[in-house]
Amino acid sequence: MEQNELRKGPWTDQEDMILINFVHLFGHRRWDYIAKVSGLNRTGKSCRLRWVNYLHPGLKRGKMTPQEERLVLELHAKWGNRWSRIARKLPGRTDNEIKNYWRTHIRKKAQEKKKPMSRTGKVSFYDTGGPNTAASEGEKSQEFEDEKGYSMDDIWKDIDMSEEKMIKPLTANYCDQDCCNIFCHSMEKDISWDSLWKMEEDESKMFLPFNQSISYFEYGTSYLTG
DNA sequence: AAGTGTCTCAACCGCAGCCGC
DNA sequence: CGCGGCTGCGGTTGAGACACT
Repeated sequence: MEQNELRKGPWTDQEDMILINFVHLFGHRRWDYIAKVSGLNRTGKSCRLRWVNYLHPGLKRGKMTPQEERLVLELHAKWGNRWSRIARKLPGRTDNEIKNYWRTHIRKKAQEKKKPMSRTGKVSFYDTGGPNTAASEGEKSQEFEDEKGYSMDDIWKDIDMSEEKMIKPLTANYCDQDCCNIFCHSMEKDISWDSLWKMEEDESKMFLPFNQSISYFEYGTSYLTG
């Protein structure tokens, strides 16, 4: 009877399914409520994190593209460790993902880059927390453009194009990966996420009994289990 | 093949800001 | 206006995967 004991650690497939279902019903802004009514014994924070970083259907998976990497570099130079803000400029990427990416890939590059720089006494902005401590922004941007021959205009063009490509066939892309059948089905039927979130308004009417929720999700289990 | 080191990424924690009462 | 609850953000951790010896 330890029902009140909060669960921690990795999420199970079943928990994922339950969470998706409840987010579907109540929207993605009422985490505490979802945590309570879902019976997951997780905190609202935990539910939100799981959704945002893993279950959200718009998420891209896999390696960062060179364009994304450049954008991360440029935005980090501009904003510092404002990961969520940076993430908003990279559709399908989460703040957590970018944060991790920065720590691993970029830091690694920084170390490599640092070696020759240490001889010149120049400080790499990779090592900084961003604009406050880094070299002047102009210098950094110039550094990128000189080094890569790739301007921010080019980057934004790429992003615009990739967004166009990405957003429209998103369902297809997403379905190619081990993705959520349910949401793909929803999207195929032109149900946008905005409209799903608006379902919140009718939440009280739409509350499904738990058993019904599960059976609904048996339909789309494969994407979660792989 | 086994042991060890390194890397990756999901998840947790603490804090700050926002909002309703 | 102050308080309490909730959400979101950034930093950190740790388990599992992978690479190397």
